[in-house]
Amino acid sequence: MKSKRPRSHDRILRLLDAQTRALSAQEIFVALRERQQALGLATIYRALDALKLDGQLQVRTQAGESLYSRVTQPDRHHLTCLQCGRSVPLDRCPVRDLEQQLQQSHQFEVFYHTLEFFGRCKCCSAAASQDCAESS
Amino acid sequence: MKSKRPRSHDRILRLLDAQTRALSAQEIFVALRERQQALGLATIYRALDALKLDGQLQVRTQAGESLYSRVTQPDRHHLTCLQCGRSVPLDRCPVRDLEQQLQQSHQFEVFYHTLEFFGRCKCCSAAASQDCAESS
DNA sequence: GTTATTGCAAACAATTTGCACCCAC
DNA sequence: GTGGGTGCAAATTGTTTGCAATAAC
Repeated sequence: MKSKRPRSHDRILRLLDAQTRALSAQEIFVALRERQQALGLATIYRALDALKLDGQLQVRTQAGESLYSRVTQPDRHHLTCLQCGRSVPLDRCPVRDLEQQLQQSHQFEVFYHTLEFFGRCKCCSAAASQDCAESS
Repeated sequence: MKSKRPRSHDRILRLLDAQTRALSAQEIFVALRERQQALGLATIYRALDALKLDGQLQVRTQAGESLYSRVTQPDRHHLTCLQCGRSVPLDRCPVRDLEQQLQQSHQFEVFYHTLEFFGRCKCCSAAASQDCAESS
């Protein structure tokens, strides 16, 4: 048996598998088109929604748009500067243990979690942010 | 000296201070109008943005809209069901300590953090979600 | 042939922006 | 009167929906 899922699901999952960072729906749209696997935006949103419901994708919201990544490649946690918007990924996840407990205590099947710290980076704290207001 | 900040900031901060949960911009709009302190939506968004940058408000994104609350009343963390959308607040914050370390190690001034767990609640896991697809 | 999937375009909703007005200093 | 703060309406942007065309079985 090959795949039972719709073509859109396959294309998106394969694309995200090859990714090291989370992508927005629009980025997925462009990336698929470049791969000669173009899908309509509506289809992409529908597929993302289904895959998310299915626990296969995780979502993080940044600057008004949703970023999707595979649950098998847990998105790292970030320190996000409210001023310049730059975000630094962390390497260690401090809540993996807690996640276990929660599954028990709340009888809640945890697919993934998000953890993000917001504040001001060294650069923005020091200066008035001039020299750091651009990069992502 | 009374207040140096614009009227909008005061009204919004006072409103949020009296709140036990995070509000969306639209909810703030309605609530202020009921208090005879109406502000235009644009003004509200501008004020929220400034207060956020200032580290006085924290933001959590849920179902496509931003929810704002005061940093002095830390928003609790949640277990959010991807299927029915219902979210259960947790009582304990497991990363307060980590936050301290990060401030040191990354020289990053942390204003607040968000932590959220996504998955499927008992109800939705059991049934096909019929009897639980409504409440928030 | 019937059903699920897709694309397009229109609809939506949250948020942002342009600009004129207004109020405080 | 000058400048920040505000409101309104228009514009933008991410996302969703209706529906007809298409592909899968």
